[in-house]
Amino acid sequence: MAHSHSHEHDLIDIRAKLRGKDRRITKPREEILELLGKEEHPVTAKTLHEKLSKSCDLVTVYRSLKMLESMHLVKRFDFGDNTARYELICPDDHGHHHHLICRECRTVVEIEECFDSELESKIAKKHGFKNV
Amino acid sequence: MAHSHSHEHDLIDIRAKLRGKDRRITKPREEILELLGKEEHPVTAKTLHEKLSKSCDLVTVYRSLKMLESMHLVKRFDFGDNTARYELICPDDHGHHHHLICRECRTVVEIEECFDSELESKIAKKHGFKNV
DNA sequence: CGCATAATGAAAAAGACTTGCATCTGAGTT
DNA sequence: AACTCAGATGCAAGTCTTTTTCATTATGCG
Repeated sequence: MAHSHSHEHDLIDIRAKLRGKDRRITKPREEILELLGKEEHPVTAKTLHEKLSKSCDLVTVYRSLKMLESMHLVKRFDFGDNTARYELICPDDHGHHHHLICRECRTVVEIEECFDSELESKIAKKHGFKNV
Repeated sequence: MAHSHSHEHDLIDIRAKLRGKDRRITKPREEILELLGKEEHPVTAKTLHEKLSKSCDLVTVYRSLKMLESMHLVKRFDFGDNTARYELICPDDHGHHHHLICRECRTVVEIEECFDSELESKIAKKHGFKNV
């Protein structure tokens, strides 16, 4: 199955990336990555911890997410409710995508359309940012 | 002076809007609006409170900002540091604009360019959102 | 296997924001 | 100008998310 194959491949990539930066592959981290891979939308540390059926401390979830974010393996979102949400970065989505969040109920809709990347580069260059 | 004139005009509008919804114009609110009007970038409640030279309680700043947001007089931003930032909504900016935030130092750059509003409408329509 | 160092858990702390409640005040009414 | 009352405020305490400290455990290289 193409999907599970690419998924495996992703995990191998992730392991390599972690090892390259002196980061260890621990059970909590594996489970977090696996769970994130199944999520449709960005999830909070708390939700993740609950789904992990408490196999590790909530603090570890926070620490792992932060670390994974710094490794650019995970992306952090703020939806306006004072709670960070995280999403796995897939190498095969074209770098990024956008969300629409309902102001009332915080429902999330993922957008396949992409803002003009030319505009993004232009803005980045103009202000001295690297376009990541 | 054109600038101060439009500023005055804004304040009159704001007063009318508040009165219309049974909201009172109090000293803390006046000061908050005045300060917000001078800010270049979105500011936190805490920063605002410090600049207010403690003329009111921090709680009042939180409550005021929340209220002003619900009245669409102020816009809330999340820059990824678990702290809400607020900006005065000016009737003369064309509805909205965007920010670039440095991931390291949280420096903010305001963008004059605007994402294609046609794309925005398209997305909104497709997902059943009203394009506000 | 052994060791250096990264990761974890538990508890406590830090920080942003909210809530309860008594008191005060804006602003419409008389 | 005084009256009235709903809305606003201050203070204290509470909630919730995230971070820090530190002692303990465990990964992964040699």
